[in-house]
Amino acid sequence: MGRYEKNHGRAQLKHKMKFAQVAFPIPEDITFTYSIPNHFAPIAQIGCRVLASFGNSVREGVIVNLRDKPEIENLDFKIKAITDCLDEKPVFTDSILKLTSWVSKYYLSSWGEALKCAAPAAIRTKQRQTIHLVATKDEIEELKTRAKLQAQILIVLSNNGDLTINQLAKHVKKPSSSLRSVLALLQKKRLIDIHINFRPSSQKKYGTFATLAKPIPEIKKEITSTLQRAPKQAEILHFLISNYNRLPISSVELLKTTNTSSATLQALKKKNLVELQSIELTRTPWNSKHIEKTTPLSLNPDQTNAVAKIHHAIEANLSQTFLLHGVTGSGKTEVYLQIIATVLSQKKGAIILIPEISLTPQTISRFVGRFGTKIAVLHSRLSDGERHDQWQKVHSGKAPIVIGARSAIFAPIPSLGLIIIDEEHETSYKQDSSPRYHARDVAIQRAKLENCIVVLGTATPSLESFYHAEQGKYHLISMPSRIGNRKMPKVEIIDMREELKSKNRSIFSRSLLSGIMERLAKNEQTILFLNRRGYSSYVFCRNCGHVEKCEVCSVSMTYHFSKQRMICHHCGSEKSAPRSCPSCTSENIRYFGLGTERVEQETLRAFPKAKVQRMDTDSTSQKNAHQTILNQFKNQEIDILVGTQMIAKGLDFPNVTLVGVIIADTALNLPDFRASERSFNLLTQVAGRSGRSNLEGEVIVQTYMPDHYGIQAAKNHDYTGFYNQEIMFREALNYPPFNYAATILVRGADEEEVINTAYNLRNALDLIQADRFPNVEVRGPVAAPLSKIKAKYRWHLLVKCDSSDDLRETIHIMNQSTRATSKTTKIEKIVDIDPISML
DNA sequence: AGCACGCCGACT
DNA sequence: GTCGGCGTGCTC
Repeated sequence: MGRYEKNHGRAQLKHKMKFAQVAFPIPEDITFTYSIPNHFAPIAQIGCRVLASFGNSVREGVIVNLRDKPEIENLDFKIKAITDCLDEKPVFTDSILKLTSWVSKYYLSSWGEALKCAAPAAIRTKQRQTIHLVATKDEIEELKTRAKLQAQILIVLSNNGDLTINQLAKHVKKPSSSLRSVLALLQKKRLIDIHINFRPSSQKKYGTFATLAKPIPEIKKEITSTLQRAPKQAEILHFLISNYNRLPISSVELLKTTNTSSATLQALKKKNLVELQSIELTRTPWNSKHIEKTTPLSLNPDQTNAVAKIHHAIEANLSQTFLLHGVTGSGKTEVYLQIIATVLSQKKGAIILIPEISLTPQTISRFVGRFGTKIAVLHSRLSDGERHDQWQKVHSGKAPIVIGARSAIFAPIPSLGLIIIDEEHETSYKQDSSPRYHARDVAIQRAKLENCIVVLGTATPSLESFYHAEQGKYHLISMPSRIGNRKMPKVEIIDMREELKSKNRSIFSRSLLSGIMERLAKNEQTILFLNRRGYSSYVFCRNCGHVEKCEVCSVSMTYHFSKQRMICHHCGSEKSAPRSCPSCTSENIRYFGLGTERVEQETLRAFPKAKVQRMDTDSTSQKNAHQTILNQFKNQEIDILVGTQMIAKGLDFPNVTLVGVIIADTALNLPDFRASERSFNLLTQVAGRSGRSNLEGEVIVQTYMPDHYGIQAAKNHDYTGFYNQEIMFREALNYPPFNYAATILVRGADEEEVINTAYNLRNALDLIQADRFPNVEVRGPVAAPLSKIKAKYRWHLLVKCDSSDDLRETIHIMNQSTRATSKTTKIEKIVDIDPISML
């Protein structure tokens, strides 16, 4: 008896039902328990994506935990089984699961949402609904008289078989959105079925590759005998023979270089001289043909020191954060390249984050030139197919180096040794939708989890990072000199008030004019920078004071000359440019404030013979415009480049010897505690575009606030001076990095409801503060500086605290206690931990 | 997030 | 009398 029972028991144990806890991308941070059918048991591991019936649809989620029995004993619901397991091998590694879990807790989102961020869209499945006819002919006939659309849909289905909603919409000539309710009705009446199919959002790509089907001597014999009168075929064979060591060769390349057609190749296949095979391709988002291989450059003493320090930390397997503070042109990239090489030699991988705006082919080629196929690139402009392939390349371990924008911080590198955050201070590292994470802070967390090195590189460290370095939390490495001992450009500050006094009403100061003139004479190039697009930033009636404002946003509209229209830079809405005041019909209406379009025009007027090009989002909307302009500039087909932020960062053109900042104080007066920091950063970055070769550089900064410490520090290339001044203000006003902050934005179409909700949140916070967290300080609510965007009013609160945990706990409790109130009234509540913008 | 359930106004 | 608007609450 015992024996049988024992065996039976063992067998049961082996096939014992397993349960999975699944996280879905929903706002609530909870997991759901599903049973795992036996046939999925071997592959349904932690980190696999699964499909499971959730609510009333089948949705994609991630297994975050396995257990032998459901967590809860007294179930008041039936546990469902997983519908499908999408991965044979988990796509989320243990460390990515831990990291995303941390992200969800720190930024108060759900685990599912954080996981969704970590997996690029291209490896996710796409849902496709197909509509299947169930109704009989009689039922359709019966409907014809009273429900025409319903009958029409059923008839279309009976004629065409199963269709997707979009296909159906085309047949009945209605927008697919309008069909949803009708289809739901038909489904309810059981006249149709709606099937949900899942398919991967991108397919594998295959290419044809050719090899020789016979040994070379035999082929050669063939060429001289049977192929005498088939020169094209012989040519292909010759090519294959001379490239024997890299066979199989892509048929595309083969046909292109031999200038033959596929028919010729097919003929060779028929004669059994060439063998064609289909091989899975990895789509490469860069053109490797134009990338030159580079070798490590010799380093200057600063660089040597930086590499040595980081190298040592890597060798010693430490987990440390370095702040690499190197002035513009100090050669940070070469340092990156050499420490990546160190990590590679340790059989480990690296992630390099670069701001989206700087992820240009030039940047990528610098890394590809050194490390070739070991690199994968991940950013938003990849096609689905490219992203899929790049991600697989990382996941499979074929690419130990990842270059990418913010979300690449979640790249599944099997053994991570190094994370580099280039331009650490850049605001684009903060995601502006949930989870609102900062890639730099996620990187530091990831480094803790995976015991690796973080290098934050920048010419203008964020106040937080430099403070942490001062406090000893990060290791500071300075590179105060430019490579080749080039001088920092000379910066001249021009007080535009003085220009006015001297009756100069032009947008150019006399210095800037003569500076440009000099460069034109010497055939050197000039960059003119202004951080605002368009022609005039506002239109004002001198008679009644009316300002043209956007109807759905609280901002004045910008006049765009090329379109001859007024455009709102926040919502993109347009209207015609007024000739007379829309309010009082007076013709005394004036266009004020300037943007890049105006600068371009004034430049052309002042220098009619110069080749001037403007570069901003308006002039680079076409697909390759960005690249084309930069190439022209590089080839010196452009004398003067006028542009916004876009030209402030990372560009490296040796012939640029003058940078003119048209107005430096546009961002200086914004109601944001980081306004000075941002202006200083921007000025320093722009100034860094000048004098990057042996030619000495000059920068002319025009301003109405010449005495502002941000501008003065930029003039003297004095980061420390700026930091010391700014950090004092932060401390006095108790702003980060001296404590932790969060903003809560309340947004909605009804201003009164927005205000009410905001005050309710304040009350809730006050209660929690009084009850548990005396160290929490709540400010507001007040109308946000941008008080209305896209017809939604915006009010916000600021919460500060000396403890990050207490701050987040306070808001977490507030979220729970006020959940109902905010969801009822279409009022959105957006919590931003460690906000970077207060607008 | 989606999606259904449920309760109140304008209509064949 | 019903259709359908949106507020409310749940999803293993």
